[in-house]
Amino acid sequence: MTVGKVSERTIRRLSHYARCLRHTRTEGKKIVTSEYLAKRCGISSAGVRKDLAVFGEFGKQGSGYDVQSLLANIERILGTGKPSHVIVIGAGNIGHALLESGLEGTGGYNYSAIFDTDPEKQGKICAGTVIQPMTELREAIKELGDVIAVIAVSDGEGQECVNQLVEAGCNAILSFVLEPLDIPEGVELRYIEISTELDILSHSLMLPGR
Amino acid sequence: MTVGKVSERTIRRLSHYARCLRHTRTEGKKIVTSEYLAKRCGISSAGVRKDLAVFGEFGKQGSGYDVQSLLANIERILGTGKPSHVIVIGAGNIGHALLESGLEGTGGYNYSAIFDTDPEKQGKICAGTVIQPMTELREAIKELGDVIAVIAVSDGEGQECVNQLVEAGCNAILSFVLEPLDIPEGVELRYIEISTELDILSHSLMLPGR
DNA sequence: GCGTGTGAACCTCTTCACAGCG
DNA sequence: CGCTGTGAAGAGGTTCACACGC
Repeated sequence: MTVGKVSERTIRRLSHYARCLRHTRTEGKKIVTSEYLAKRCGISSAGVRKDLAVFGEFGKQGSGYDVQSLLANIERILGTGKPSHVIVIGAGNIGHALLESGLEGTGGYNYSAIFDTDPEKQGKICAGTVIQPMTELREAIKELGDVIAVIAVSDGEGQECVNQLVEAGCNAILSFVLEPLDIPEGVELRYIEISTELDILSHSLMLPGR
Repeated sequence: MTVGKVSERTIRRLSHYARCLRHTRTEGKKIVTSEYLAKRCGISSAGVRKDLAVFGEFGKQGSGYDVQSLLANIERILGTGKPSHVIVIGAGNIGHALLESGLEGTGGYNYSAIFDTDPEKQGKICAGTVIQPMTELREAIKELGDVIAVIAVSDGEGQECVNQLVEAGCNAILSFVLEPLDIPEGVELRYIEISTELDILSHSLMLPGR
């Protein structure tokens, strides 16, 4: 076990293991092997063991990993398990769909609030939640504690939106906006890039032999 | 220049360069350097040059890359530029939001059709497009040619949905469904995993010094 | 015997540094 | 002189193979 800096890839796979373990738990299975997790997550068993070994020794030699306790450990590492707040900025199509879809079975996330710059929308209800003006951001974050913000605003509004979030004390952002966004040190920003995923798929259709 | 098998990471970055170049073009800029693309895409200039060198020599030494011709080359490599058809399976929240959002400025993609298993929804209009029954899949794909399918169906319906897509001749799928999906050789499948992105952000909030 | 945890080999990707061309 | 294209060095991640504990 060597807790230095951990790669994003390892963390991403931990998320997959967690998802798999939650599903396995519902099947009543109590113990799993690294081989089992590997098959279901599409990697090698050695990879699974290496990922887990970074954080500790969670397995029992000869048998495998206890589903419940391994899941608890992974959730502790990811900071999930306990309910966590996700807020949405932008009550357009995507924002609305996210709130409607919810975050069931994800490790305790919940959409806790939604904001929009458009005064027309403010005060209206979106999926059972009142759409708040951006001026309420700071207060909401103070109340909720650590939050992850998902931004789903129009192209061109991304940077201003990020600025307000950072200003209000948010330091984890997931963006559906594709503009390159500037963030200060210490703030984490990730993108959901549907068009890039399409490009990768498109390229695969170009390959020889089709 | 060495066209062997190209890594997904390189293709993903080509997608970023293309997006950046489209934006640059609208600013009237005709020539860019690897350093310029690097800054805007958050990598090193050597990385940019290496990525491009895989496919040819697109630059002019001493000046840089011609925006229009580099973009054309990248779009040719990705198979974008010419209009391409994207179909959506599942007219729920996400499917609806995707169609409403459209795919403007992405390299020529268009949502060309939407399907749903629910007879209640079939025949209704979603963002200006008639919701079709799954039985129309084969015919639609035959008509459209190569398509990329985005699946946004309920949990538990993913595999059946994929089966029908593959059966109908689709071999590029982007899934919002998180179940592990089985696909035959030759079919490309990718996932959009919002909850995993949240997990990665959540983990970053756990790191020391916050 | 079985499956974990782990050093070592292997492979891939990134960064460096510079020759060479415009 | 400036910037590309590229071999060489370096860093990082994955696979292999096996000792060890249950």
